[in-house]
Parts: sequence; C-alpha cells; structure tokens
Amino acid sequence: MAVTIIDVAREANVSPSTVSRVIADHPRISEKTKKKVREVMESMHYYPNFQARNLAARTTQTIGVVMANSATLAFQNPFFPEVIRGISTTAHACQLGLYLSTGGTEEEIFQEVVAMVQGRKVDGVILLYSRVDDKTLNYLREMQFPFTIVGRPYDFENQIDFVDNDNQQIAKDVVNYLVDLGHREIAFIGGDVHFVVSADRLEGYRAALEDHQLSYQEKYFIQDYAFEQDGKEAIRQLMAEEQPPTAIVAHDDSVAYEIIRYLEQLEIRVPEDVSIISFNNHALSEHVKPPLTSVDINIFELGIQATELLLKRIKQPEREASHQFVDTTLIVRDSCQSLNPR
Amino acid sequence: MAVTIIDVAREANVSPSTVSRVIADHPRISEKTKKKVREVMESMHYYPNFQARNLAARTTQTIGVVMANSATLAFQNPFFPEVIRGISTTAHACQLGLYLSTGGTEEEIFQEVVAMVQGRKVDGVILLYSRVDDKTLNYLREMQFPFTIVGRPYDFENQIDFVDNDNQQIAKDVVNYLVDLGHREIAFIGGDVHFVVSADRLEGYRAALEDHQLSYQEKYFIQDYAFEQDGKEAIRQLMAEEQPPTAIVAHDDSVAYEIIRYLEQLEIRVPEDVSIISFNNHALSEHVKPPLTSVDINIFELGIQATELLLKRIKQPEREASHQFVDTTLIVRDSCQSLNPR
DNA sequence: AAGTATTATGCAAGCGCTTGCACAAAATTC
DNA sequence: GAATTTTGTGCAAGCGCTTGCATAATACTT
Repeated sequence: MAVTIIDVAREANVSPSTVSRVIADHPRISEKTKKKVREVMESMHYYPNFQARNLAARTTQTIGVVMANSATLAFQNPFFPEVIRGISTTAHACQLGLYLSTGGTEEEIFQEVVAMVQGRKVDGVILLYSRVDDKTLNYLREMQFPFTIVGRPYDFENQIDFVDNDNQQIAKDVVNYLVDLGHREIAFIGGDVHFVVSADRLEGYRAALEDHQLSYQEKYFIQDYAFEQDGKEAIRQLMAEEQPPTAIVAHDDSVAYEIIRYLEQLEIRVPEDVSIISFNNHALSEHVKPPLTSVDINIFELGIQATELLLKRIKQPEREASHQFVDTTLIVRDSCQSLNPR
Repeated sequence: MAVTIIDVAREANVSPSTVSRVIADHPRISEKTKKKVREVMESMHYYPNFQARNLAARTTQTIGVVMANSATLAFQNPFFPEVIRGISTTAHACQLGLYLSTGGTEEEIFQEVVAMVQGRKVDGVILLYSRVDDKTLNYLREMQFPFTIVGRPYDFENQIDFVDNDNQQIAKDVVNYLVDLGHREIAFIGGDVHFVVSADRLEGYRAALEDHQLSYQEKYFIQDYAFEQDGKEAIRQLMAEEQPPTAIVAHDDSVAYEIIRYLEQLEIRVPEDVSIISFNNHALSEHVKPPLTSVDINIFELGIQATELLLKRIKQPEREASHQFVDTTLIVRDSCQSLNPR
C-alpha cells in the first residue's frame, strides 16, 4: 500500500511520533530532525492519510453544506452557485473541505444531516435555507452541533448563528421605492411562505403598505402555488381587477420575467402600463428586455459570512449566538416607471 | 464521548466483532443475536462512526466533485446546479457522499485533487470540465484513480471514462438548421477554446459550413476573450461587415442575450434582421424576449450518467474505458427566422 | 454413536495517525 | 560542579471500526 508514517520513521531513524510531530511542525522538534524527516518524506513520496489523521485527532476538517433539496436547485438560480462560491472561498482559505447534502426530500436530508453529525463526517454545518419549523434545524440545535444558517431562523433567533439579508427591510425599501414613484396599487407575487425569506419579504411588503396608509389587499397578493399552478391565469385575474395594480413586486427575477411574458400576452406593456420590480438580481437581468429593476442580495457575501461565522462557532463552541445582515443594493434598470407628474 | 461498538457489545454480551457484523448484516450471525444487538443499539442510541469505519474498511463512500474553478461558477449557469442535481440523485441512491472542490485556480484545484486521492478522502472523482492538457486530469490518469469527466477529454479519448453531449454534432445540427432556413452568412461567438466543449462546437460549426460549401471566415468568428473584453464593439464590427451575418450562433444563452442587447442598441432586430441560436437552454430563455431557440443539453442526465459510470469504474477498476453521449434537443422558439421564399 | 459438515461467535491484529507522559540529553543557574 | 530547567525524542495507548482465522456449538450423516 501507500507509504505511511511508520515507513518514513524507519527510513529516517526516528519514531513515528516524531514524524507525526514534524508534519504538525511541533516546536519541540529540532530543526535538524525536521529537515531530515522532511527529506525522507519527500524522497519516499509520503502523503498523509487524512482519514486516519482525522480519526485520531477527532476532527474532520470538513463542513457540511445542506441545501433545501436538490430538486429546487434549478429554480433558485443563481443562489446556489454563488453561495457555494462564497463558502468555497472561505473554506479553501482555511483548508476546509466541503461535504454536500444530496437528499431529495426533507426526511432524506434530515437523515443525511444526522449521518454527518453522528457519523463524524463534518465539523459543522451550513444550512442554505431557513424553513418554518424545520426538523433538521431543530436537531442541530438540540445536539448543540456547530451550524449556521443562510437565512433568518423562524424561532430562537437569538440562540442561533445566521447571516441573512434584512428581507423585511428590503421588501419595505422596494415598496417605498414604488410609492415614491407614485404607485399606490402594488401587487406582490410571493414565494413559498414556509421559507422564512418569503415570509419576511411578504411581511415587509405589508408593513410598508401600512406605513403609507395603503391597506394590504388579498387581491393584490398571489401565492407561490397559485402562480406555479397557472401563472398565466393568475396574472390575467390580477390585471382584470377593477383597479389593477400599477406595480408588481416579484420574489425572484425569473418569476418577474415569467410575469412579463404573460403581461405581454395580455398586451400590457412593462414598464409603460405596469411596473415590475423583483429580488435576487440574476446575471441575465442586465441583458434581457426589459432590463429589470431588482435587489441584489449579495449572495457571495452571504456565503462568505456564513462560513466565517461557522468557523468562529467551531473554534469557540460556547460563544454567544450572533448574526449578521448582509447589505443589498437596489439595481435600478428600466422596469419601473414613475407615475408622478413632471 | 459517544457510544461505540464496544459499549454496545458489552451491554449485549457479545463481542465487538459481532456487533460489527450485525451492522453489516452478515449472514453468519443468527437472527436472534441480530435482534438482540439491534435492540441494544437502539436503546443506547448507537450511531456508527464513519470515519473509523472507513479507515478500517479502506473506503470513503464519498466521491469528489471537481469544478473548473469556483470563480466561473456564476457564469456557467445553469450548468452547475443541474449537474449537481444529477450527481446527487445517483449518489444519494447509492449512499455516497459528495465532496466538493473549493479551489480558485488550476493549481489549487490540482492540489486539492491530490489531497482527495492520496489523502483518502474520496473513492473516485468527477471532473466537471474538460480542458486541453489538464494537469489534474493527467494526474488522475497516471495514478489510475477512478474518475469520469463530464466532457470529452482532449487526449486519450479511448482510455478515459466520460460522458458528454456530442458537441461537434450538435453544432453541426445548429448550423444545418440555420442553413435550412436559408442562412448562408453565419457567425459564431465562441467560448474559451481551452475547454474542449468550446473547441468541439467550433469544430462542428466549421465542419458544417464545409459540408454546405460555405467557407469558414475569420470575420464571422468572435473569440470569447474578444467578446468578454468589449462585446458591444465586437458585435458592432461584426454587423458592420460589408456582408453582415444573417444568423449568429452563440455558445451560451447568456451570451446570446447579451448579443441581442447590443444588437438592439444598434437597432438591429432579432429575429427580423438577424437570427440567433445558442446552446444550453437556460430556464429563463423560455420566458424572456425574444424567446430563444437553443439546444437543451440535458445537464441533469450528464450528471446522472457520469456518476453511474464512475460507480462502475470503482466497482471494476479493470474494466475497459467507456463513454456515453447524452442526447440533446433543439428547442425552437422565436429567435430564428427563415429566409426562404414562401 | 462417532465423524463430518455447517453455523455462530470471538480473538486479535490491524487501518494510519495523534498525543500525554516519561525520560535522556543538553543548557542554564548559582 | 551539583541542581535545575529546557529541549528533543520515544513509548504506548488510544481513535472506533473491520475482518481473516480459529474455535465452539449445533446439525447432519451413515
């Protein structure tokens, strides 16, 4: 088999423990010995076996990355690639590996996380989603296993490490932006409210309306499943209201474009007849017609921060829980129109 | 610490090896003993330590997934999420974990792969890219370590397991499609030719032109870096040719949309004035204006097949190298126009 | 009833590494 | 120059599990 620490030790006339200490650059080993051992390691092409090392040292040097479920991957473009890029960046800098969940259902994912934790596959976990009342999250919390969430936890906000955008605030900002442009009838096409991100944005939308003495109205709110089931019909109905909205907030750019397409089929123009604004600022939104006004949520940074937070927690298991909000940017393009008189 | 096999053994009045065999469902253990041991495991909340198990069994139950580099993640939407979804599906079904590369440069990635292989972190590797003359690939090949590529290898095609689309053929198909519509002046906006996928598509484009007695012309070919540097200018020049192209083939939908935007700025309409066709069929391409004619390359399936192929190789290290081409579909939408007389 | 085959379990030697402790040698102190 | 401290290395006991081989117990032959 491969050359082990013992082979090196024999060849270098030292004990295995010395070799181990040379690898760890232990200060108590003389430079002379270190040099000698390193030369032998080199010449024998020694490479440490991380499995063995980690078993002995009771660590994994790996963090688990858990996505809501692999099936939704495609829909949350570009979230996944970007957040992975952020996580990778920090993880690589700290020589940590990434272990990815693969499950397709909530239960499968839960089982996987249990395997990661109890099976000693990872030193900590990053949850890439925050769902209301999530079994996996509760498990992690009860086990007191190091983890962070990309997203605000529904419960125990002060006992859990997380990073997120301030989704309530950005939803407010978006509504405020529209109101400033003179809009009063503002519709909201939401995401799955079982995800906290969607619930928060909806809440921000409501709160902002209230701030402006505009009442929240059922007819201006389309739920995710209604839209997914028959988006075209949902939009048709929305625009057929006696007082149709003059602006629509969509929870994601891809939804926004889908809406725009249906509007077009109804011969309603964007932004001339109705304004559209959305979240997540896909890369394509810059190039596509009409260029979409969208909130850039800085996914890359979310990944970075989540990983850094996790590392702190791993190093200091007893530290206070903390969280961080990552800044967003409203990217104004051409999908919203002012109704204000010149 | 956590409960081990030894604790269970003691409690159940059997030896550790028996417990181990119960876990493995070894046929030589009586049902009675199995039942007893399982009850004890249950009541003690035993959970196997995979680290230890894998060390002893000389396996990892993990496959390494290596991306070209994390920085490009964003640009290759939706490739990464979709291929991961495919890989996950197969991996999960076989109880395999996924270990993701994190490196940002070729050299970092190479080092990571060495660590995966020599450090016994994975049982096999999936390369999510195929680059010309790739150090990592050569290493894997020379080490005879199990691996597959999503993409055609540049060299040693018959000695390496891989899955891919038949990119030369689909590029030909695309050109043929345009020619059938009456186009003769067909431009090609390529990807980085250091990646085999781009080289293959370019090759298919050239070959198809030849098949139709249309000569390949420099002026109709824009290289990736030219486009990235100043796409707008590149397109301007292209369309300012004495005989501008009537159709443009773009190597990715996102590039196609970027082109369309520049064309629009030049007051050139798609598809009325120039047709556009591209590869990869992003999810958005269905909704966005103009709906793009694009080749769906079935990324999900590429992920599935690559994983299955890798598993075969892991199980049978000595088997013949094999490869598989995954079918593609030309999704005809509204970005190409026929020049043929009615 | 003795011999053979089969089934069920245990023993013990790993897998390759880390690390607390002991201890010898060298350096420092007074 | 003896006593003390510092430095450098080795010993051996793990980490928690697997597995080839031996052996005990039981079942099957004739």
